[in-house]
Amino acid sequence: MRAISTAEAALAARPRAYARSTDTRHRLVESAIETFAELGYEGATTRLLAERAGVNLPAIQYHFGGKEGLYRAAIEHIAAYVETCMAPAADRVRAALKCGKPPRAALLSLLTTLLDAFVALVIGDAKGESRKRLISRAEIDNFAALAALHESMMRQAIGPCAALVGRLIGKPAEDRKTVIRALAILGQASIFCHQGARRALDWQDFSDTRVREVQAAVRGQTRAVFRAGAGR
Amino acid sequence: MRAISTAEAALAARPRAYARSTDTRHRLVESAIETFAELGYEGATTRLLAERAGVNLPAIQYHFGGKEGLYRAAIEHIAAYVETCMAPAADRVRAALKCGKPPRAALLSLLTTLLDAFVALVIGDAKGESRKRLISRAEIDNFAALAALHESMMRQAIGPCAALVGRLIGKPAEDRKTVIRALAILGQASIFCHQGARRALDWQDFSDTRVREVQAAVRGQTRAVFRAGAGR
DNA sequence: GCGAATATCTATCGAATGATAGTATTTTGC
DNA sequence: GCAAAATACTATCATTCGATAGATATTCGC
Repeated sequence: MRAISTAEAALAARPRAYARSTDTRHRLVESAIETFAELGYEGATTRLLAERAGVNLPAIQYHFGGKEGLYRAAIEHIAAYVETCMAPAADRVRAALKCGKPPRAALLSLLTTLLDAFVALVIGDAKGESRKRLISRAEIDNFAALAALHESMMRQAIGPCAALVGRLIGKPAEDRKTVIRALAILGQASIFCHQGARRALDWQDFSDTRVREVQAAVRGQTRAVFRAGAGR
Repeated sequence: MRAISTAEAALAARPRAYARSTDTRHRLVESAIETFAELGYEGATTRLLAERAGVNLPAIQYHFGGKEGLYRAAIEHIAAYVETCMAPAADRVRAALKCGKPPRAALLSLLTTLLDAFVALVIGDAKGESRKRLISRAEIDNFAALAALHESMMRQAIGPCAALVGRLIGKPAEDRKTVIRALAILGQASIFCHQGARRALDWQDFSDTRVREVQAAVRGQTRAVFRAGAGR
């Protein structure tokens, strides 16, 4: 959709050792996540981004090579967040599947654990409200900058989920049918980051108890899907 | 997010009887759907919108009161499309639930029919590619203009689905748990309109056979969920 | 502490955007 | 066909955007 800025190389070469500098960059990225999430890429003006971060306008140019560089940094920050949230569950899945064939109950347990983490990620805490909205945007706008985020989601959510579903239905993890069903399973959770879902529930935000309610529903339905080795 | 334009009233009062006028408006709306879907609200410039429609720049101002009016018209066009796609299935659900208590098998049949329509809508034909992308955007940007679309989705998809799920699990359609589970069921389908899902499947577009594959998977899993009156 | 490297700030540029003024053209009622 | 309403077009405005120039202040190696 957008070309990669040529300022990228210049930025990568820039030394970034000073303490004050990292603080400025951090504040800029943190507030950029919220502003981009709220207003979108075009809607978030550099002036607003600078103002909300408490820095001056040229700081964006100086530290990130421009608006797109800041956006990229924000996306990468979120990708790291995704890794943090999903890694424990995803790693456990990988470890369990690497050696031997876990029993069906163990596979289901791993899957529900993974789904719990995924639910918490996509509908999670109020602090992550902006993050998940940016993730949603990332699913639509296909900026080059979003590649990192897509990759994280793939490696930590879709991949492990497909691996488990493949074992449960007796097909390779890469099989088309396996991937489709894994996506459908994850979709149960991902729909809750949409506005429409909140409107339907009349939920303005997601408290901890609400997250747990959704987790329980998704868990229950997923267990039902794979109960008798069936689901068609 | 954005205030309602004051040009709206002036536009509503404008006479629009001439034949050529309706043609211009139609071309403008049709191409605006694609352009807004591709570039977002801010990204789609009025010049590009006019050029792609083969009209001149002030036509947007003249016919729709401005850029936002055109956006609103595009959204309403899609809302009508949603109604067209979902109404047959949704109406059948309403009719069946109005009088008496259909047997479990009938409820499941209605639900899978509704889901088939929903899958076709959100991942549907290449012609509707832009439409569904705009729907996705609508789920994130909460423009006032999107109220019409939200309402259509609620009335034709979420509402009927919740009504069926309520009957299947023996709770009121408005019950929180019912709505959560209905959303999770629909989520199985809605995830496929995201870029991440396509990337995972390595699908650039959705052919008819692919749509049917997804429909079959969603149908199968949904039947499994409600098979034994279970799912927790 | 000195001086070079690094970071911040004020002021401003050129380009692009949405909108409009004013005029020409087309369409419809009669 | 003709007048009047409705629509389309050309040229342009005021604003806002992202980016930069150039000067100043800060930081850290030594």
